[in-house]
Amino acid sequence: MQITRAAEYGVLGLTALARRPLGEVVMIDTLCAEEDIPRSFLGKILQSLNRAGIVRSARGSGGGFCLAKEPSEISALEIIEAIEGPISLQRCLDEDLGCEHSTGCALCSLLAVAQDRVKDVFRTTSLSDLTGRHIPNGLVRQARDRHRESESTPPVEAADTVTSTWTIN
Amino acid sequence: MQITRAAEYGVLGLTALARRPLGEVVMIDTLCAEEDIPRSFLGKILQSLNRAGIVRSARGSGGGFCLAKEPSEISALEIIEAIEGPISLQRCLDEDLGCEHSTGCALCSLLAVAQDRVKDVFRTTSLSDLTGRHIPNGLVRQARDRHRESESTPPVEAADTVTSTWTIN
DNA sequence: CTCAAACCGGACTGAAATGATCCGGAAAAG
DNA sequence: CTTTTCCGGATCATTTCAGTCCGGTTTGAG
Ligand code: FES
Ligand code: FES
Repeated sequence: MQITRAAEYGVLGLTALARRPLGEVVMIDTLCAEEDIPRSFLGKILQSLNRAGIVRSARGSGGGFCLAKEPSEISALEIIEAIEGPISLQRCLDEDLGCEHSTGCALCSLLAVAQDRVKDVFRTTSLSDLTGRHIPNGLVRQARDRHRESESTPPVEAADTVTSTWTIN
Repeated sequence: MQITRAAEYGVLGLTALARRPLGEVVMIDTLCAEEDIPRSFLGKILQSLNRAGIVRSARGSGGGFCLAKEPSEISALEIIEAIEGPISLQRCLDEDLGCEHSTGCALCSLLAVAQDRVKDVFRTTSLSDLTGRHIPNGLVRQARDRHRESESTPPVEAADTVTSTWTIN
């Protein structure tokens, strides 16, 4: 009943991309450093997102990844399903072969409803909804390190001034 | 992102109990036959449900299980959480230690909303809601077998129609 | 043209969760 | 005292998860 780490990392990695101007190409290493994600794992995940048309990749020197569309055009559902495959709360809801338990199964009906609710939440949340309020620890640490390194440089805007609360209508 | 088989079997087993008058004691074997569930697995699951106060067990000959409350008083959420533990769509929502990613994490907020929706659906569905339209394959097969048998042999007093007359206090 | 930078993608691995079984033990009925 | 039935801990096989590795391919710079 849990989202996988791959999906978690995927969403987080994309917020890092979405924090930049659309089209800016960023290397995996940069994204990993910002979001504290194992590098080779994020590589794999970005491959899936590339195949799904959510990011675009560029090889060779100067290469990396950028978003393929506006963050507001990318739903959390797209992202998660690109990584984990279709969301399904139960094997019987997987759209291929029915279950052995019963023809008009009450359990399946219940789980189908729950599954729809989840997908609704994910579908109606875009990447841009996720980007604003999220300040990854990786970035915070980088800012701190920069500050400690040269006392002359003023610190970046404090992370804890962000106070927005979550609402989904 | 899936419910476990244990939870699935648990709900199904309880619908089998709920199909009977409250307080009727049924053996594991009977439930397994009706719902097509591996016997020793259902045994384990019923232990959890017993500890959670959803069913009551009776040992010794004539023993078995019965519901501890009215089916309308048992929510799907209760059942599932008794078996799987608290529902959580992500480790950061597990109510103990926060996550390493970020203090005001957007992903967690999103998943918290989705999780609430799921729990709402489960909470507002009772066992009696599930019982009505569910006709397990096990029962269907038993009916078919009885019918086929009675074509060749005179009808015998069906053993499984005998209802015990006592209840667990 | 050559080389280094960067992603591609399949094979692989260790660890954990899942699905299920087994068996000795305890309680209740007869 | 014996049978029946559940208890509960140990055990086990399989699958999934989380993550790594490495040779291959593409690209750009010099
Ligand atoms: S049909 Fe498979 S559990 Fe409902
Ligand atoms: S704090 Fe853990 S993913 Fe949000």
